Amino acid sequence: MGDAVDAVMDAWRRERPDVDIWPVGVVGRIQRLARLLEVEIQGFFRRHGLDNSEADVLTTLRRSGEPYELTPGQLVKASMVTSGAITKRIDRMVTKNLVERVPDAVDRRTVRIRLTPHGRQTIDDLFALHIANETRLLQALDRDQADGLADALRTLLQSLGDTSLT
Amino acid sequence: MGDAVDAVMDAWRRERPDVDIWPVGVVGRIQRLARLLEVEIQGFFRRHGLDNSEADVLTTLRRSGEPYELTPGQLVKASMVTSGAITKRIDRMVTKNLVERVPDAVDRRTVRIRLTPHGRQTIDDLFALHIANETRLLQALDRDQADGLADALRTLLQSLGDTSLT
DNA sequence: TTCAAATCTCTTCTTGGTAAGATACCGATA
DNA sequence: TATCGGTATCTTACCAAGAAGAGATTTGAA
Repeated sequence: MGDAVDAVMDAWRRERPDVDIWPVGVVGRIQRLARLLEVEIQGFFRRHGLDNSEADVLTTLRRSGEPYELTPGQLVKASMVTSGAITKRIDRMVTKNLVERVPDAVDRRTVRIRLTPHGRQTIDDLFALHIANETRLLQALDRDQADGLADALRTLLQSLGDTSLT
Repeated sequence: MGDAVDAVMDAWRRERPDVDIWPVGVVGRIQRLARLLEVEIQGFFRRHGLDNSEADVLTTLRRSGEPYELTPGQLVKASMVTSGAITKRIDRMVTKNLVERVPDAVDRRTVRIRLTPHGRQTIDDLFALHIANETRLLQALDRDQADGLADALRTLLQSLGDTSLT
């Protein structure tokens, strides 16, 4: 028994035997997995009063280290969404007291987005649980399989130029 | 040098050495790859006058075989979006003459969504090019690596219950 | 001084989710 | 056979989020 993508590939082999559809086995699975994982992870954060977009900003700020502040531009690069989307995320998170806007002393075009104590507390409380949840989602792989998978995915990401967050 | 996810993992090891963040190496990469691939594939279809959501419906109908029609409910299951979203996709595609709504003779609750000749022509013209584009995106992997990657992803999908489109 | 580039924000548009609604089918019961 | 309640299926109305692109301000260099 295969997965949903095997069914898709079987259908294509029947309908378009002239085309070798092997890439679907990789691209289709990455897309379906991303969707399923997102739903699961979203559910996790929802149960703790956050959503994915907020968790994304909180984790990015937190792992940047003291003093837990980045510019909107840096958040854009880390998040893969547009600058307008980041502005709105920050607006929402300011009203929830998760982050604050701090004027930059040097360059008045920029703002620094800083974790509030409440934001810091929130993500620090949740982080280990979040990783445990991801571990659960990957249960089906042993450590070697996971490492091999990560290596192949890294190769792909590098080939597509995804080498830096800055 | 590594990829963007390696940078994320290094940051976490510095900030939260108490947590083993190995799952990030898999989950984070799947998410970033899905995003990058989606942008690329979207660009491909845009250049040919379609978008991803339309291509999704067209390919699903096409690979279902003669007479190239499915119910909205079947499209929902194949697409991983909600029924409301499918209704709107179909509305848009009807105005573009890509599909048509055909009443079901047996069950009047359902509608059959059928490829128009123009829709059939469109996807048949584009399919081989689309696969060639995906092949290009996976250039960095040789065939054995791609097979191994697909196997690991299948294992994950199956463990998450993604075994059927119906 | 002046002008191009950088940076963030704002406005508009598109898309999808959610939840309720409308219609049709089905099965049990009298 | 007729009807009633439950279920299935699609559509609609409203809302939230992001994309696209213009706009405002500031910087920096010729």
